[in-house]
Amino acid sequence: MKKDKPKYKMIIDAAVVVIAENGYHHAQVSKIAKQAGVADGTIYLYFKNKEDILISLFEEKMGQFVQSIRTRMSDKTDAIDQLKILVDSHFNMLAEDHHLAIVTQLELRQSNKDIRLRINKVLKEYLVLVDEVLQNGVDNGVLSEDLDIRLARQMVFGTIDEVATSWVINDQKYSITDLAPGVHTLLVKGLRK
Amino acid sequence: MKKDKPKYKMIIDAAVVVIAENGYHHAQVSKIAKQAGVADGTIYLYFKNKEDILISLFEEKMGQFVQSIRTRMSDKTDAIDQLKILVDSHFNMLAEDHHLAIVTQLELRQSNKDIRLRINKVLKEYLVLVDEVLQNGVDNGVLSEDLDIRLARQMVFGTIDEVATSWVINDQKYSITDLAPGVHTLLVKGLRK
Amino acid sequence: MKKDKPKYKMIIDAAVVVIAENGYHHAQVSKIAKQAGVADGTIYLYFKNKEDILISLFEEKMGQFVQSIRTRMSDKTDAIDQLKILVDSHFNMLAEDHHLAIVTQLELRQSNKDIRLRINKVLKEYLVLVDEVLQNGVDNGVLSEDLDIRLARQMVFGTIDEVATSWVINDQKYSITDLAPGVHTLLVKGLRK
Amino acid sequence: MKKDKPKYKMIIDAAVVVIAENGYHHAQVSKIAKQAGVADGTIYLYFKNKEDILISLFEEKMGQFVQSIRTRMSDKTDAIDQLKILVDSHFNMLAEDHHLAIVTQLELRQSNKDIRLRINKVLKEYLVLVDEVLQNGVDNGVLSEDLDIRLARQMVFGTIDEVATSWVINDQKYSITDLAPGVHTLLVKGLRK
DNA sequence: TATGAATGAGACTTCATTCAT
DNA sequence: GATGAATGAAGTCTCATTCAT
Repeated sequence: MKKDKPKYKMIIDAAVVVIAENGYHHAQVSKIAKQAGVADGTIYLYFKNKEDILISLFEEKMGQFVQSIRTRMSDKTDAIDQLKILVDSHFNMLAEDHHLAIVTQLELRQSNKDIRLRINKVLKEYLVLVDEVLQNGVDNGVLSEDLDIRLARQMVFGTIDEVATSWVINDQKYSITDLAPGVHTLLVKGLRK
Repeated sequence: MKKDKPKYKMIIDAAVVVIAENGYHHAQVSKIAKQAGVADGTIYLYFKNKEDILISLFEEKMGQFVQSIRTRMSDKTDAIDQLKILVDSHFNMLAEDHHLAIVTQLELRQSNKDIRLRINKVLKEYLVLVDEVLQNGVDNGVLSEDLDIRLARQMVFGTIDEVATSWVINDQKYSITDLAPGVHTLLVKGLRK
Repeated sequence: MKKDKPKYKMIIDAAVVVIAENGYHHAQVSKIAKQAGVADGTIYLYFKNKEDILISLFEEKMGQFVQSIRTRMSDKTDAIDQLKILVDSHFNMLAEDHHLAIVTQLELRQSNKDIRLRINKVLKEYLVLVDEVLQNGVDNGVLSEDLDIRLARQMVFGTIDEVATSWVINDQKYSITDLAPGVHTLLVKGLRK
Repeated sequence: MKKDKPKYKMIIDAAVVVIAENGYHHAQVSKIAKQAGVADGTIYLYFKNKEDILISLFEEKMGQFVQSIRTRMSDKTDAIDQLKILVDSHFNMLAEDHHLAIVTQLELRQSNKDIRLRINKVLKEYLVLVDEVLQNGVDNGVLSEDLDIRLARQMVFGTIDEVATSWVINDQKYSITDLAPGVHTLLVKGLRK
């Protein structure tokens, strides 16, 4: 499996750094290769093309992110608590890797429609997780019984994403993790019974 | 004033159509010129360069949008009512021009940093408007007195934007204007005292 | 006759100023028109095309220059004296119109081969004049009887032109007219019997 | 070192041919690439941009020219002899490569100010060499003790350059090398004590 | 596996010239 | 005669991808 070879991860990590530091449109394959310490051609032994690097990057980073949230949620049954873990985890992930934060919140959004559609597929897992939490809340009578799950999920994700993007645009000047309680409170108030 | 000449608007409208139909990266100046029914060179009598078309497009469309919301809000004093107008107007604007919806929600976000910075300046006016509404609500005791205006604004804008983007990504299959009441209710519940 | 109409001369003078101040490659027809105080299209009522402006410019300025030297030479019979007038006049002409000096010594030389060939035709009158002076000197025994007139003319013109060009390149910092006696002495020594 | 790779020289030689045959303004990069037998993009592996080709062309050809004159002069101490080598070498170089003669005497002079400034830097080495020869002549009492070195150098260079340019304009119809003795004699007579 | 030199398609912009008014 | 808005051809350079070594 190519994904397990060390160079696969090296190239993805190099891509994160190069995109974060140079911006999406100046992240040439040759720069990523140089950062990864391999030849340009080597990239193509591990990735089909440049798009494939970006999509893999997102899959790799986002995939493990959803997994880790699920794990941390596993001992909570209350939707409110689960939502807290969700917000905390999301902000923590961004705070832990500033380069990745820039890449996911700003740079990757400049990619073309095709890539964004593929990225959205990965994102879907995250949105499904949000839906599950919300449905759980409704089922257990914690959240409004007449909650429109889809709208509610768009509020949850839209809010978290907008808070995150603003934080990155403002050069990550303040602590985003400190904002988690406030965001959680605000969301819960809107969703609660 | 160039902005008042008919060709200025013709070119901007042509740009909206071409970008929506071909995607940002395949919207060549020559295509825009053809769509507008003018020669390539004519574009440059009205715009400094290609970037200038995109920025002007956003300024032209978004600028009048903020103005029109302010006008429609003018006889409302209640923040809840004002928020209703905001959500309604935002969704209406997108629903009225499907091409424009694609351009603002998807395509223009692929532009480079310079353009996005200029676009953000225009967007700022919108965010200031949201802040004013929220502050008004707090001052008049309609909204939570301990509301964090910045977070609240990010929830309002993040939610509206996410709902809009999802609608566009799903090919505008359903009526976005029908979602306005639900979104408004959800937001107000989270913000209210 | 178009050449006698005031706008004809206005456009040529405007061209000299615009080329001197902006450089040959940035001297657009529209700039020349603006400087001349006429519309772009008006240029084409007096000149066939842009090349025609440049060639006419040279003809106009250089033609009257050769005439004026001939006039001033008319009472001299000695080739040495005539050469003195030639050098003096040439340098004086350049010193009197700094814009014209830049145009003839630097900018017009960037024109393409076709224009330069046409310019050379005008220049030929000047070279014929030099030839006449030299031939006169040889005939009257003032200059070497075995002088190769063509080579001698190339030395005379080449030297004067190089001195002039160096002066312009050095921003006309020093007085070029002060150099006339030295140049004359140097040339005469090489040519004299 | 890029300059030592075969393609570097191939591209420069191709540029000489293309510029000589098509003229400066019709020497597109694609033509040069085709003549050199490489892809357009390959040009940019060896040169920063089109200007860089032209400047490198001049540096490469002119640089080695000054070196070769210095070498050939090394066993001469008499300024008169040195001047003979200078004139001979200069004309020989032009006679040996008709394409290069066209490029240096006519086409490269159409380049814009930036390129000409860079070219002049290379030319300066040549002028310094002339100055050294002249100063040597004055110091050793061979040339006039009151010689204005700058004027004298301008005469030497201006004459050689004008003879060369005339020869190229006249389609190199006659032998320029045959003119060397006459030019040398003429110059020396003007400079000698 | 790994390399990296070579490829070549594709688009923005300028500006001389025209022509309807 | 005079205007000036409109035209449209044409060329440099980038960078993802390949393939001989």
